[in-house]
Amino acid sequence: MSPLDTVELAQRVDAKRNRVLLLAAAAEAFAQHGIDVPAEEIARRAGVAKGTLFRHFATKEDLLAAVLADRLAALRALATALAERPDPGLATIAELMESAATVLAADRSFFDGATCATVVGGELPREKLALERELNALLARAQASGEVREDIVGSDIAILIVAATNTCAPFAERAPELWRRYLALMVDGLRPGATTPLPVAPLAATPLAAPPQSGR
Amino acid sequence: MSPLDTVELAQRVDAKRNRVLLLAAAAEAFAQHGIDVPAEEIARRAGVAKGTLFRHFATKEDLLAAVLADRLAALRALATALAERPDPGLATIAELMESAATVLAADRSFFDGATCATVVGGELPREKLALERELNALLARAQASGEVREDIVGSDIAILIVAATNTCAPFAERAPELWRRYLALMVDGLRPGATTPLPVAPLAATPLAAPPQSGR
DNA sequence: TTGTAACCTGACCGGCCGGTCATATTGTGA
DNA sequence: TCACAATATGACCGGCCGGTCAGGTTACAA
Repeated sequence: MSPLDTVELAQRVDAKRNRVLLLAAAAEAFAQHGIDVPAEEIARRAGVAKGTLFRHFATKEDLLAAVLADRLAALRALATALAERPDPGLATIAELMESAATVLAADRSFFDGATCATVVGGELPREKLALERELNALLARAQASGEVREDIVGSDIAILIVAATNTCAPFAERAPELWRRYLALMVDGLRPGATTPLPVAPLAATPLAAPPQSGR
Repeated sequence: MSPLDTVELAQRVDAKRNRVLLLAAAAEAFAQHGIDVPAEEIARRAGVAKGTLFRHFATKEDLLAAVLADRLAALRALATALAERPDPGLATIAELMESAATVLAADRSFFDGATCATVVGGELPREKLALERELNALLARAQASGEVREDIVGSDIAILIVAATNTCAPFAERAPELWRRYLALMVDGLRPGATTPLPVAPLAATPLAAPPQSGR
């Protein structure tokens, strides 16, 4: 009914279907081969021509951003579920980190240099922010239990997960679960007591550059 | 005098000089722009033509391996110096990690995906092994002090350093020293006591594929 | 000084890849 | 059923880059 909806509705059914196919194919291809997988390979997997891909996504990076946004949404759902547990403590944080790391370790699109940090476009920035908020909420509850040091924030958790999985990615063949070793070590670093004061401020949330709606 | 030496000596002086210039230029270029810097850019910085580069290094990757081997040698010297301290403890390990991380954070050639992990060639594998041995020695002394948990080895230290610097590299502009935050957190995880048993074996040292001398 | 092999040069090759566009096809409203 | 606009297609373009090579240059031994 609203103008924005009708814009979407104007899409033909085959176009809508191809968009979905492209997203699925891209998710798979990026996960397996990293962001350098040729655009044509993605189109091939989706069963369409390269031109169709660029009709739906102006840029390969736009496509990647859309895929990453989906992935982050899934991780956010995970955080939300854990935040609803009765009494989250360090074990809950560890569980979150382990689950998230399992996802990242199986998805090369999170590896490959800056990737998620640098890529922007579409829903990605919003999704990042939403995930960070969810992590902050969960972390606050865990800290209230006294089992988690007070001087960390949600983005720290995210960075530690990425640190463990990305660093171990090159050894994935020789030791596919190596990241668990360092994740465990980092979790130990999250305990309160015998704590080195953290020397630098955490990464501040990037405010959304261009608010989607003029209101608010 | 020995045959091997004379092979080296057969090099003309200009060739020797160019090799040095190329290594220096490559070190700088890789550090600034990462491993994707064009070979021609490196040659330009060295003041030679691209053909000369490929005369000295069969492959761009060979050149990278040579540069990385030099870097690792420097890090090894650092570890050796610290291992000679009277009573190394956790503080010494932390100092090593901080110094090494400072080097890595300023050198993009360590970032960029697998890099150091995947690249082989020339002296690199030997240098890796030598560094790991040195780290093991230093770590053993630190563990004897009782300030460092017993279940870690030298390669763990190396991986943690890389984890902190590489993960923070994408944010280098916004927060150039962010890696210090996570390094501190990881050092806290190295303390004994209240320790999660590490769930996976550490990365085993890769035995040298082709021993340089047939003897031994 | 001179002959020569080592060395340097930079134009060139081939492959790859993101993105475009003229043309063919197809869904859809009338 | 028809007409048209939305969509799909894939050949093509331009740029980049690692690596090669024929020919010019230079260090060095004699």
